[in-house]
Amino acid sequence: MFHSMSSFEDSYQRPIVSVDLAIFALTAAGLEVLLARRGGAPFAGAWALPGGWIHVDEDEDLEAAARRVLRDKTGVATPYLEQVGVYGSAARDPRGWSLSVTYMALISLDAAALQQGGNVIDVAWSPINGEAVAEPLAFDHAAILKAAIARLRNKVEYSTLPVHLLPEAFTLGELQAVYERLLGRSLDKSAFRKRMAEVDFIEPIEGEMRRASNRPAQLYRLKQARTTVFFDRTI
Amino acid sequence: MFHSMSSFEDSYQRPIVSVDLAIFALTAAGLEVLLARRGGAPFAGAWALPGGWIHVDEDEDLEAAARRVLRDKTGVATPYLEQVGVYGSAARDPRGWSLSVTYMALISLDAAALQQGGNVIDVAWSPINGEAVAEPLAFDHAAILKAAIARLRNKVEYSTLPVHLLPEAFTLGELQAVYERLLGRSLDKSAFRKRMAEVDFIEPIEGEMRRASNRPAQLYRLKQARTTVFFDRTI
DNA sequence: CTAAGTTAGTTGAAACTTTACACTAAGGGG
DNA sequence: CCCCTTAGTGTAAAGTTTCAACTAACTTAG
Repeated sequence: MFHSMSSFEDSYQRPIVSVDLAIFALTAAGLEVLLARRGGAPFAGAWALPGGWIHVDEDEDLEAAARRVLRDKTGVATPYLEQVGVYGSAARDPRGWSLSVTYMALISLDAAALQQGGNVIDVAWSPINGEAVAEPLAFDHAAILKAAIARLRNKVEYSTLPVHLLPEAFTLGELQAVYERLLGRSLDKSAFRKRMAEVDFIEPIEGEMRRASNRPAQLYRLKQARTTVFFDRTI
Repeated sequence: MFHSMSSFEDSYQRPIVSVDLAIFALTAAGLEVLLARRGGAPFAGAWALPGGWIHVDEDEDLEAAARRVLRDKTGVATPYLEQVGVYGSAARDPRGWSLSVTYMALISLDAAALQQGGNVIDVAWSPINGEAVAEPLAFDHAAILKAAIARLRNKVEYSTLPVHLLPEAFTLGELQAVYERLLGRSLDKSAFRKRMAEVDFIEPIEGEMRRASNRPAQLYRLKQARTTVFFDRTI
C-alpha cells in the first residue's frame, strides 16, 4: 500500500490489470467452461478465458468488474462467483508486467444466453478433460484454468457448492448426480441424503414434484441464495 | 485480458497495485501480526499491514514481490507464503482505484529480525484479539486482516499449516500446543499423534531430543519444506 | 539412592459414525 | 394389474473417535 519513497508513488510504472473468468456449467457432455476467441493482438485468434480490463470509472470494485464480464458474455446476472486468485508476472503478457484477477462462476446452463461482441470473435463452451481443455489457451490461461478446476473439484468434496450448477428447482437425485459427475465416482444414496439434511441448506418446495414414469421426486430450492455450506468431513 | 476496443488498451486508466502481507507469528502472548506505521500520506502515522508497490523492473512475479516485502521487513527469506486474495475498489485508497494483492506469511519468531526503513517509521508485532488487532488500521486493512485470520484459523482445523509457526526442529508436544493455542481448545494427545502420523509430513531427527526435567521428547522436522498436507476430517 | 514430580508416548474399551445393501413407496407403461 | 424404474428409508456390520488410564524416562529434592 506504500513504498519506499512515497513522493515517487506515481512514477512507479503500474502493471496492466485484467479480470478473467472461468465460467463453468454442466452439459450433457459433462463439465464445460466458457471460452472466448480473441479478435485482436496479442494472441489474436486464440481461445482464452473471457475477461476484460477494470473500468476505473464504471466498476465499483473487483467483484463488480467480474459481474460485468459475466453479464456481457452470458447474460447471467447473479450466479455463484468466487475469487480464485491473482496471477501476475513480467512474462505472462507481451505488453508488459500484467496481472489477472481470476474468478470462477458456476451457472446453470439453461440460464445462459451466450453473447458475442467487443474484441471477441466467438464464444463457446468447451468440455473439460481431466484438468484442461482441448484448445490451447492464450497467455497463462491454461494454468489459471487448471487452478480453477482444481478449486472446483476440491470444493465438491466438502461443500454444497455444486448446487449452483443446477437450476433453481432440483431433486435430491439430480443433486447427487451432479456430485457424482464432478467426483467421477458414485455415492451412497442414504449417506448423501443424510449429509445434505445435516447442513440444512435446501428446502422442499411445497407440493412441487418432478414427475416421470416412476415415483415422483420432491423438488428443492436453496434456502438462502448464494450461500455455500462446508461439511466437516469429506462427502 | 482483453477489452472491447483493443486499440484503446493503453488509454484505459490503470489501477494502483500494491502487495500487502499479513505476517503471523506465535509469541508468548499468543498469535501476533506484524504491523508497520506509515510515514507518509495517505494515513500518515497510522498502522497498516506491511506492503509495497510492485517493482515492474525488479519483481519477476507476484510471489517474488511478496517475498521482497517480507525480506525487507523481517529479514526472513523462505517462510510459508500463501495468497489470501485481492481487494480492489474505487474507494479503498484516496489516491484512486486501487488493488491490494494480499499474502499471509507464517514465520517462526526466532527467525525474524525486524527491519525498518523505507516509508515506515515503526514496525511492531501486535497481538490478535478475536479477529482483529487493537490498533485502527489504514485503508481497508482491518477487513483484509480479518480475512487472513479467518483463513489461518480455518486451515488449522484440517491441515498441517501451523507447523510453519515453529522453528525447524520441534517436538510433537510443541506442535500440539500450537494447534491448541490457535484453536482455543485442548486436543486429545493420542488422536493428535495418530493424525500427524497418518499424513506423514514430519520425520524424527535421529538421536535429537528435547531435554528438560522429565522424559526427553523426540525432535521432528518437516519432511519436505514448505509442504502443507490436508486431513480429510477436521482435527 | 530413592521417592516425587513432570512430561512423553502407548493402549484399549465404550461410544459414536459411516458404509453397504436391502427394503418399502409411488408412479407410468405395457 | 403386473413390471419396471426411481424415490426415499432402515439396519447390521465395519470402522473411527473419544476418554481415560497406563507405562516410560528423565530431573530434582531429600
